[in-house]
Amino acid sequence: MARVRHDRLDCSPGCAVEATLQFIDGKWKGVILYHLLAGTLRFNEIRRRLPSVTPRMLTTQLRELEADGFVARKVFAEVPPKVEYSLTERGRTLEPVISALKAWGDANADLGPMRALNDVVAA
Amino acid sequence: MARVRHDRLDCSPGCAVEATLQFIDGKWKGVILYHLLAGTLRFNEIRRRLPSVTPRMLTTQLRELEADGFVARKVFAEVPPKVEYSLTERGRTLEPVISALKAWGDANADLGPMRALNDVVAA
DNA sequence: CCGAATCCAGAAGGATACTG
DNA sequence: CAGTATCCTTCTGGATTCGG
Repeated sequence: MARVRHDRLDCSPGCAVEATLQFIDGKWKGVILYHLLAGTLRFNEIRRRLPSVTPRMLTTQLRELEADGFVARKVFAEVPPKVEYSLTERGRTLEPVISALKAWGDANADLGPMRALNDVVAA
Repeated sequence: MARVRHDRLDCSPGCAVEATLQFIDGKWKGVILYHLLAGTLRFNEIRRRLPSVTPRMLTTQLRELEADGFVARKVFAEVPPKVEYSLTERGRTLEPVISALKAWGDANADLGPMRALNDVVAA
């Protein structure tokens, strides 16, 4: 998790806002949750959706999401190994939050895809 | 801003989620935005609502919010000095996001107010 | 009253290489 | 395939002090 985990009870009532942020903060948490909303994914399937994430970072982020009870990790005793990640009940309660974040990002695409498009056009 | 500002165009389409998070991330941004949704506030009025924020941090967070176009800063040429902070048009577009964060935090009050209440009861 | 300036510890995040 | 292990860089955020 970003910063120190769950140690801020000193704000109120806006505290709830920060409390929620504590969970989805972390460089890749938001995107991971977003992709898992679409369904169960394996480790490398998530990796493919996050082009520049390192295995180390992906592991830590997933472990934190697991520790917070948002993500379930299922290991299959097979060769080659297989691990599936999916949202828990609790994880799914974040859907409105992720949706709101996604919606705003799309509506205010003053960076990202739009910028990239302009660059291409300008080139 | 938290982390490196606005330099991640390498995820998609979940990118929008992270893009939004970039703006509201930062230790106090969420709460500040939340309180400003209720109306214009002066520097020390915000401070009073964030018991443990240092002036330095409050300043930097406000400056970033200002740079991102969410907050307007109005200086009055008076003695003693007076500075008012309010949301811009753009800042108000974040309302659904903040509301979603607040709603989840309230509904999942497994930390914060609820914990405090339990402690009191148990004592 | 509203900051700015300086200094600093610690955490988050990245590169790279290796393993059951 | 799904991670570990190690090392290292960066940046946030806090303490403190001073100024208009």
